[in-house]
Amino acid sequence: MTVIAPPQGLTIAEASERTGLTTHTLRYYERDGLMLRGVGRTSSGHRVYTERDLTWVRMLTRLRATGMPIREVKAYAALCRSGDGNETERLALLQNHRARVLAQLAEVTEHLGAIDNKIGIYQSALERADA
Amino acid sequence: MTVIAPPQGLTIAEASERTGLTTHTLRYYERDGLMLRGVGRTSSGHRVYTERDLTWVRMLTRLRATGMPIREVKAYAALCRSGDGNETERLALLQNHRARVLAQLAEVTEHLGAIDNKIGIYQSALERADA
DNA sequence: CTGGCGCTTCGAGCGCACTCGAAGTCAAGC
DNA sequence: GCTTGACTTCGAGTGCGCTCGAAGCGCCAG
Repeated sequence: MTVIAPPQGLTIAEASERTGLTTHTLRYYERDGLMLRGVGRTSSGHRVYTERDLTWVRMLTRLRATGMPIREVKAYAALCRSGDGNETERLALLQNHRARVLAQLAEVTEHLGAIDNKIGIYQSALERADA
Repeated sequence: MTVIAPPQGLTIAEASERTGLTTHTLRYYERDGLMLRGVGRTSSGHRVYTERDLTWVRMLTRLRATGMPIREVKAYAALCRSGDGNETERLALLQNHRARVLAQLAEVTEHLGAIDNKIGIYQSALERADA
């Protein structure tokens, strides 16, 4: 009935539970080359997620949640995968992303200010109507 | 050659220039019911944008830029269109949106902090390598 | 009066990021 | 040994927000 969690590893269902991603999405990410290395398998072919895998998935989730496109996450994964010696490139990629996120935050904050004004206008109009 | 800007109005090309949206997008927004009221036409059927139209488009752009889905912008437009008396609903819609944007900003900021840590790690690793 | 541009409508197509369904396999419980 | 159910792969489908192309019309310059 229950699929055995293989020694030292988690099933895809457990990985899903811990990362908040669906099993479909976890498989999709692996398929698409976003994982650091292919996820391990049991003898019967079932995926085995290690803590390292989950740590990477969480990093990946942060990059995605801040708006990094899949293709760029893939590029970052490729850099990490190819081992030592390209830390400068990885740093550049992350700094680049950071700059874009900051710009985006500033833009959204500015637009939000204007929306807040609008909210204020409706509020005082309604207060005046009450009085 | 140049299309006459009709008296008291702007051509779609001028509206495009002033809003930063493409003419395709401006037409799409109108088609999709995002405009407050249908944009006016010349006798030959060309669109005529007024300052009021542009003001609305700018509001619309702010809503979109802060992540409001098209269908919700449409709902907001519908409320505004149906005249006075539903200010409470409009306010609720905007406040709802505001809350989501704030949550989103907080989330992105948190993820960005973690990414910053990663950047810091790469930086100190590279500094140590230099030394 | 003709060439060409910028507009018109309509509908199809695209990129992104999933999301889902079908068909099959495998280990465990009864 | 048969059922069950979580897993496997593969490929197709979805939703969003544009984005683009085709075909046609009207106005003005030459």
